[in-house]
Amino acid sequence: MKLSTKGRYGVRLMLDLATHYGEGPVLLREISRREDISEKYLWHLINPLKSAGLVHATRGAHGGYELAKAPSEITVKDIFEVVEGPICLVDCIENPATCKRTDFCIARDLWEEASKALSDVLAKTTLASLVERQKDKKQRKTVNYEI
Amino acid sequence: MKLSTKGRYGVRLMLDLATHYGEGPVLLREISRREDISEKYLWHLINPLKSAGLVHATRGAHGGYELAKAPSEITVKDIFEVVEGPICLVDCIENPATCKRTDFCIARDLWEEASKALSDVLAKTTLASLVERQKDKKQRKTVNYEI
DNA sequence: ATATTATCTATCATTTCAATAGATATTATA
DNA sequence: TATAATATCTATTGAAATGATAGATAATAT
Repeated sequence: MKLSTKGRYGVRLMLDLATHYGEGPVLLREISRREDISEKYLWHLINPLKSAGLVHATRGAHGGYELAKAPSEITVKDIFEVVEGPICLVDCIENPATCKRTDFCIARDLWEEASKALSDVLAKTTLASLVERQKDKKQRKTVNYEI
Repeated sequence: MKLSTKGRYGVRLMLDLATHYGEGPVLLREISRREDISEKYLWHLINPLKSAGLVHATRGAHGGYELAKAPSEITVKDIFEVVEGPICLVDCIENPATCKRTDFCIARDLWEEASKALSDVLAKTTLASLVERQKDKKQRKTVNYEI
Protein backbone atom coordinates (compact mmCIF):
# COMPACT_ATOMS: atom_id res chain seq x y z
CA MET A 1 0.00 0.00 0.00
CA LYS A 2 2.35 2.65 -1.22
CA LEU A 3 1.63 5.70 -3.29
CA SER A 4 3.13 5.61 -6.75
CA THR A 5 5.45 8.34 -7.93
CA LYS A 6 2.53 9.85 -9.79
CA GLY A 7 0.83 10.88 -6.59
CA ARG A 8 4.00 11.87 -4.81
CA TYR A 9 5.62 13.76 -7.65
CA GLY A 10 2.31 15.21 -8.78
CA VAL A 11 1.72 16.92 -5.46
CA ARG A 12 5.28 18.17 -5.24
CA LEU A 13 5.06 19.51 -8.75
CA MET A 14 1.89 21.42 -7.95
CA LEU A 15 3.30 22.64 -4.67
CA ASP A 16 6.26 24.00 -6.59
CA LEU A 17 3.89 25.87 -8.91
CA ALA A 18 1.95 27.13 -5.90
CA THR A 19 5.12 28.46 -4.32
CA HIS A 20 5.77 30.48 -7.47
CA TYR A 21 2.19 31.48 -8.05
CA GLY A 22 1.86 34.97 -9.49
CA GLU A 23 5.40 35.09 -10.84
CA GLY A 24 4.49 34.19 -14.41
CA PRO A 25 5.10 30.93 -16.29
CA VAL A 26 7.49 28.48 -14.67
CA LEU A 27 9.76 26.34 -16.82
CA LEU A 28 9.49 22.59 -16.54
CA ARG A 29 13.26 22.62 -16.45
CA GLU A 30 13.28 24.69 -13.28
CA ILE A 31 10.80 22.40 -11.56
CA SER A 32 12.86 19.46 -12.68
CA ARG A 33 15.96 20.93 -11.09
CA ARG A 34 14.29 22.00 -7.87
CA GLU A 35 12.32 18.81 -7.37
CA ASP A 36 14.87 16.35 -8.71
CA ILE A 37 12.48 14.78 -11.19
CA SER A 38 13.33 14.29 -14.85
CA GLU A 39 11.78 16.83 -17.18
CA LYS A 40 10.38 14.09 -19.39
CA TYR A 41 8.67 12.39 -16.53
CA LEU A 42 7.29 15.66 -15.21
CA TRP A 43 5.57 16.22 -18.49
CA HIS A 44 3.57 13.02 -18.10
CA LEU A 45 2.27 14.39 -14.84
CA ILE A 46 1.66 17.99 -15.78
CA ASN A 47 -0.06 17.21 -19.03
CA PRO A 48 -3.15 15.57 -17.49
CA LEU A 49 -3.17 18.32 -14.86
CA LYS A 50 -3.41 20.80 -17.69
CA SER A 51 -6.20 18.83 -19.36
CA ALA A 52 -8.05 18.78 -16.06
CA GLY A 53 -7.91 22.57 -15.89
CA LEU A 54 -5.65 22.81 -12.85
CA VAL A 55 -2.65 24.12 -14.75
CA HIS A 56 -2.29 26.65 -17.54
CA ALA A 57 0.45 26.31 -20.15
CA THR A 58 2.06 28.97 -22.31
CA ARG A 59 3.83 27.66 -25.37
CA GLY A 60 6.89 29.00 -27.12
CA ALA A 61 9.72 31.13 -25.87
CA HIS A 62 9.12 32.64 -22.41
CA GLY A 63 6.47 30.01 -21.96
CA GLY A 64 5.97 27.59 -19.12
CA TYR A 65 3.35 26.49 -16.64
CA GLU A 66 1.35 28.17 -13.91
CA LEU A 67 -1.58 27.25 -11.73
CA ALA A 68 -4.89 27.90 -13.44
CA LYS A 69 -6.52 28.83 -10.12
CA ALA A 70 -5.40 30.30 -6.83
CA PRO A 71 -3.59 27.84 -4.54
CA SER A 72 -6.46 28.17 -2.08
CA GLU A 73 -8.81 26.85 -4.75
CA ILE A 74 -6.89 23.63 -5.42
CA THR A 75 -6.97 20.70 -3.03
CA VAL A 76 -4.59 17.77 -2.90
CA LYS A 77 -7.57 15.58 -3.68
CA ASP A 78 -8.07 17.45 -6.96
CA ILE A 79 -4.47 16.79 -7.90
CA PHE A 80 -4.42 13.24 -6.70
CA GLU A 81 -7.50 12.23 -8.63
CA VAL A 82 -6.01 13.53 -11.84
CA VAL A 83 -2.67 11.78 -11.58
CA GLU A 84 -3.61 8.61 -9.67
CA GLY A 85 -7.28 8.25 -10.46
CA PRO A 86 -10.21 8.12 -8.05
CA ILE A 87 -9.46 7.75 -4.35
CA CYS A 88 -11.06 4.38 -4.03
CA LEU A 89 -9.32 1.39 -2.51
CA VAL A 90 -11.33 -1.28 -4.34
CA ASP A 91 -12.94 -1.39 -7.76
CA CYS A 92 -16.24 -2.75 -6.51
CA ILE A 93 -17.15 0.59 -4.95
CA GLU A 94 -17.19 2.48 -8.22
CA ASN A 95 -18.21 -0.49 -10.34
CA PRO A 96 -20.39 -2.77 -8.24
CA ALA A 97 -20.62 -5.23 -11.12
CA THR A 98 -16.94 -6.16 -10.93
CA CYS A 99 -17.68 -8.56 -8.07
CA LYS A 100 -20.60 -10.90 -7.48
CA ARG A 101 -20.25 -10.39 -3.74
CA THR A 102 -21.05 -6.70 -3.86
CA ASP A 103 -24.55 -7.13 -2.47
CA PHE A 104 -23.60 -8.84 0.76
CA CYS A 105 -19.85 -8.22 1.17
CA ILE A 106 -19.17 -6.45 4.42
CA ALA A 107 -15.48 -5.99 3.63
CA ARG A 108 -16.59 -3.74 0.80
CA ASP A 109 -18.32 -1.44 3.27
CA LEU A 110 -15.15 -1.24 5.28
CA TRP A 111 -12.99 -0.35 2.29
CA GLU A 112 -15.51 2.31 1.40
CA GLU A 113 -15.15 3.81 4.87
CA ALA A 114 -11.37 3.71 4.61
CA SER A 115 -11.42 5.33 1.17
CA LYS A 116 -13.60 8.08 2.59
CA ALA A 117 -11.21 8.74 5.46
CA LEU A 118 -8.32 9.03 3.06
CA SER A 119 -10.28 11.21 0.70
CA ASP A 120 -11.33 13.56 3.49
CA VAL A 121 -7.76 14.28 4.53
CA LEU A 122 -6.77 15.13 0.97
CA ALA A 123 -9.90 17.17 0.33
CA LYS A 124 -9.38 19.44 3.30
CA THR A 125 -5.80 20.21 2.32
CA THR A 126 -5.34 23.01 -0.20
CA LEU A 127 -2.12 24.02 -1.92
CA ALA A 128 -2.33 27.31 -0.06
CA SER A 129 -2.35 25.55 3.29
CA LEU A 130 0.67 23.48 2.23
CA VAL A 131 2.59 26.59 1.20
CA GLU A 132 1.72 28.10 4.56
CA ARG A 133 2.91 25.03 6.44
CA GLN A 134 6.09 25.06 4.41
CA LYS A 135 6.82 28.62 5.44
CA ASP A 136 6.17 27.78 9.08
CA LYS A 137 8.48 24.81 8.94
CA LYS A 138 11.30 26.78 7.39
CA GLN A 139 10.89 29.51 9.96
CA ARG A 140 10.93 27.08 12.86
CA LYS A 141 14.10 25.62 11.43
CA THR A 142 15.76 29.05 11.29
CA VAL A 143 14.69 29.84 14.83
CA ASN A 144 16.15 26.55 16.00
CA TYR A 145 19.45 27.38 14.39
CA GLU A 146 19.52 30.69 16.22
CA ILE A 147 19.11 29.04 19.60
CA MET B 1 -4.26 3.54 -5.31
CA LYS B 2 -5.93 0.19 -5.08
CA LEU B 3 -5.55 -2.49 -2.47
CA SER B 4 -3.86 -5.62 -3.70
CA THR B 5 -5.57 -8.99 -3.45
CA LYS B 6 -3.48 -9.68 -0.38
CA GLY B 7 -5.31 -7.10 1.66
CA ARG B 8 -8.71 -7.85 0.20
CA TYR B 9 -8.49 -11.62 0.32
CA GLY B 10 -6.68 -11.58 3.63
CA VAL B 11 -9.51 -9.79 5.37
CA ARG B 12 -12.15 -11.97 3.76
CA LEU B 13 -10.24 -15.07 4.75
CA MET B 14 -10.04 -13.95 8.37
CA LEU B 15 -13.67 -12.90 8.35
CA ASP B 16 -14.56 -16.38 7.16
CA LEU B 17 -12.61 -17.86 10.07
CA ALA B 18 -14.29 -15.42 12.44
CA THR B 19 -17.70 -16.49 11.22
CA HIS B 20 -16.83 -20.09 12.08
CA TYR B 21 -15.03 -19.27 15.29
CA GLY B 22 -15.53 -21.93 17.96
CA GLU B 23 -16.53 -24.66 15.52
CA GLY B 24 -13.10 -26.32 15.38
CA PRO B 25 -10.52 -26.30 12.56
CA VAL B 26 -11.75 -25.03 9.21
CA LEU B 27 -10.39 -26.56 6.00
CA LEU B 28 -8.62 -24.33 3.55
CA ARG B 29 -10.69 -26.09 0.92
CA GLU B 30 -13.91 -24.87 2.50
CA ILE B 31 -12.69 -21.30 2.68
CA SER B 32 -11.57 -21.59 -0.91
CA ARG B 33 -15.04 -22.68 -1.97
CA ARG B 34 -16.93 -20.12 0.08
CA GLU B 35 -14.70 -17.20 -0.79
CA ASP B 36 -13.91 -18.13 -4.38
CA ILE B 37 -10.15 -17.95 -3.90
CA SER B 38 -7.79 -20.72 -4.98
CA GLU B 39 -6.56 -22.94 -2.17
CA LYS B 40 -2.95 -22.46 -3.22
CA TYR B 41 -3.24 -18.72 -3.11
CA LEU B 42 -5.02 -18.77 0.22
CA TRP B 43 -2.11 -20.58 1.71
CA HIS B 44 0.24 -17.73 0.85
CA LEU B 45 -2.02 -15.46 2.87
CA ILE B 46 -2.80 -17.68 5.82
CA ASN B 47 0.77 -18.78 6.35
CA PRO B 48 2.10 -15.37 7.42
CA LEU B 49 -1.05 -14.88 9.47
CA LYS B 50 -0.15 -18.06 11.29
CA SER B 51 3.44 -16.90 11.80
CA ALA B 52 2.13 -13.64 13.18
CA GLY B 53 0.09 -15.51 15.77
CA LEU B 54 -3.34 -14.54 14.47
CA VAL B 55 -4.23 -18.01 13.22
CA HIS B 56 -3.68 -21.45 14.67
CA ALA B 57 -3.12 -24.46 12.41
CA THR B 58 -3.73 -28.14 13.09
CA ARG B 59 -1.83 -30.48 10.81
CA GLY B 60 -2.83 -33.87 9.55
CA ALA B 61 -6.24 -35.45 9.08
CA HIS B 62 -9.09 -33.49 10.69
CA GLY B 63 -6.78 -30.52 10.73
CA GLY B 64 -7.39 -27.02 9.48
CA TYR B 65 -7.20 -23.45 10.64
CA GLU B 66 -8.88 -21.39 13.31
CA LEU B 67 -8.42 -17.96 14.82
CA ALA B 68 -5.80 -17.92 17.54
CA LYS B 69 -7.72 -15.25 19.46
CA ALA B 70 -11.32 -14.17 19.83
CA PRO B 71 -12.68 -12.15 16.89
CA SER B 72 -13.05 -9.19 19.23
CA GLU B 73 -9.30 -9.28 19.84
CA ILE B 74 -8.29 -9.05 16.19
CA THR B 75 -8.48 -5.80 14.24
CA VAL B 76 -8.40 -5.36 10.49
CA LYS B 77 -5.23 -3.37 11.00
CA ASP B 78 -3.58 -6.43 12.56
CA ILE B 79 -4.49 -8.50 9.53
CA PHE B 80 -3.63 -5.86 7.02
CA GLU B 81 -0.18 -5.24 8.39
CA VAL B 82 0.65 -8.92 8.17
CA VAL B 83 -0.43 -9.45 4.59
CA GLU B 84 0.28 -6.03 3.07
CA GLY B 85 2.93 -4.61 5.36
CA PRO B 86 2.83 -1.42 7.39
CA ILE B 87 0.05 1.05 6.70
CA CYS B 88 2.28 3.75 5.42
CA LEU B 89 1.74 5.52 2.12
CA VAL B 90 5.36 6.55 1.55
CA ASP B 91 8.68 4.95 2.47
CA CYS B 92 10.19 8.13 3.86
CA ILE B 93 7.95 7.97 6.93
CA GLU B 94 9.36 4.71 8.20
CA ASN B 95 12.82 5.20 6.71
CA PRO B 96 13.58 8.92 6.69
CA ALA B 97 16.90 8.24 4.99
CA THR B 98 15.27 7.06 1.75
CA CYS B 99 14.81 10.67 0.66
CA LYS B 100 17.07 13.68 1.06
CA ARG B 101 14.03 15.93 1.30
CA THR B 102 12.75 14.36 4.48
CA ASP B 103 13.81 17.26 6.68
CA PHE B 104 11.86 19.95 4.90
CA CYS B 105 9.32 18.12 2.71
CA ILE B 106 5.83 19.22 3.63
CA ALA B 107 4.23 16.62 1.37
CA ARG B 108 5.71 14.00 3.64
CA ASP B 109 3.79 15.43 6.59
CA LEU B 110 0.62 15.22 4.57
CA TRP B 111 1.15 11.59 3.61
CA GLU B 112 1.81 10.82 7.22
CA GLU B 113 -1.53 12.35 8.17
CA ALA B 114 -3.29 10.40 5.45
CA SER B 115 -1.64 7.15 6.53
CA LYS B 116 -2.80 7.82 10.05
CA ALA B 117 -6.39 8.38 8.96
CA LEU B 118 -6.38 5.11 7.08
CA SER B 119 -4.74 3.27 9.92
CA ASP B 120 -7.28 4.59 12.42
CA VAL B 121 -10.24 3.23 10.48
CA LEU B 122 -8.69 -0.22 10.27
CA ALA B 123 -7.57 -0.20 13.90
CA LYS B 124 -11.02 0.53 15.25
CA THR B 125 -12.61 -2.30 13.25
CA THR B 126 -12.44 -5.75 14.84
CA LEU B 127 -13.42 -9.03 13.23
CA ALA B 128 -16.22 -9.29 15.79
CA SER B 129 -17.68 -5.98 14.65
CA LEU B 130 -17.53 -7.13 11.04
CA VAL B 131 -19.33 -10.38 11.86
CA GLU B 132 -21.96 -8.32 13.65
CA ARG B 133 -22.40 -5.99 10.72
CA GLN B 134 -22.67 -8.98 8.43
CA LYS B 135 -25.52 -10.43 10.50
CA ASP B 136 -27.29 -7.08 10.50
CA LYS B 137 -26.98 -6.78 6.76
CA LYS B 138 -28.35 -10.25 6.14
CA GLN B 139 -31.24 -9.61 8.48
CA ARG B 140 -32.14 -6.34 6.83
CA LYS B 141 -32.11 -8.14 3.53
CA THR B 142 -34.51 -10.81 4.82
CA VAL B 143 -36.80 -8.19 6.29
CA ASN B 144 -36.85 -6.39 2.99
CA TYR B 145 -37.85 -9.56 1.21
CA GLU B 146 -40.74 -10.01 3.63
CA ILE B 147 -42.12 -6.58 2.95
C1' DA C 1 14.90 33.41 -38.98
C1' DT C 2 16.06 31.50 -34.71
C1' DA C 3 16.02 30.09 -30.15
C1' DT C 4 12.98 28.58 -26.82
C1' DT C 5 9.55 26.02 -25.01
C1' DA C 6 5.49 23.01 -24.84
C1' DT C 7 3.51 18.78 -26.98
C1' DC C 8 3.18 14.23 -28.56
C1' DT C 9 3.99 9.08 -29.44
C1' DA C 10 6.52 5.26 -28.82
C1' DT C 11 9.37 2.30 -26.41
C1' DC C 12 12.05 0.09 -22.80
C1' DA C 13 13.59 -2.14 -18.50
C1' DT C 14 12.30 -3.32 -14.12
C1' DT C 15 9.45 -4.59 -10.60
C1' DT C 16 5.31 -6.20 -8.56
C1' DC C 17 1.28 -8.98 -8.62
C1' DA C 18 -1.46 -12.98 -8.90
C1' DA C 19 -1.57 -17.47 -9.43
C1' DT C 20 -0.11 -22.28 -10.16
C1' DA C 21 2.73 -26.48 -9.81
C1' DG C 22 4.63 -30.14 -7.62
C1' DA C 23 6.57 -31.75 -4.14
C1' DT C 24 7.18 -33.10 1.40
C1' DA C 25 5.74 -33.51 6.43
C1' DT C 26 2.42 -34.58 9.87
C1' DT C 27 -1.52 -36.75 11.99
C1' DA C 28 -6.05 -39.30 12.75
C1' DT C 29 -8.04 -43.47 12.15
C1' DA C 30 -9.31 -47.96 10.32
C1' DT D 1 0.89 -50.34 10.23
C1' DA D 2 -1.11 -48.60 6.04
C1' DT D 3 -3.77 -44.99 4.19
C1' DA D 4 -6.18 -40.89 3.58
C1' DA D 5 -6.36 -36.27 4.78
C1' DT D 6 -4.34 -32.17 5.57
C1' DA D 7 -0.87 -28.56 6.34
C1' DT D 8 3.72 -26.93 4.65
C1' DC D 9 7.22 -25.54 1.58
C1' DT D 10 9.92 -23.91 -2.68
C1' DA D 11 10.02 -22.69 -7.15
C1' DT D 12 8.21 -20.89 -11.24
C1' DT D 13 5.41 -18.46 -14.44
C1' DG D 14 2.61 -15.06 -17.01
C1' DA D 15 0.72 -10.72 -16.96
C1' DA D 16 0.35 -6.15 -15.67
C1' DA D 17 1.86 -1.85 -13.76
C1' DT D 18 5.54 1.29 -12.98
C1' DG D 19 9.10 4.48 -13.83
C1' DA D 20 11.66 6.46 -17.02
C1' DT D 21 13.77 7.75 -21.55
C1' DA D 22 14.03 8.82 -26.56
C1' DG D 23 13.22 11.37 -30.43
C1' DA D 24 10.48 13.71 -32.80
C1' DT D 25 6.88 18.01 -33.97
C1' DA D 26 4.31 22.50 -33.05
C1' DA D 27 3.93 27.10 -31.41
C1' DT D 28 5.65 31.61 -30.05
C1' DA D 29 8.60 35.64 -28.52
C1' DT D 30 12.18 38.31 -30.13
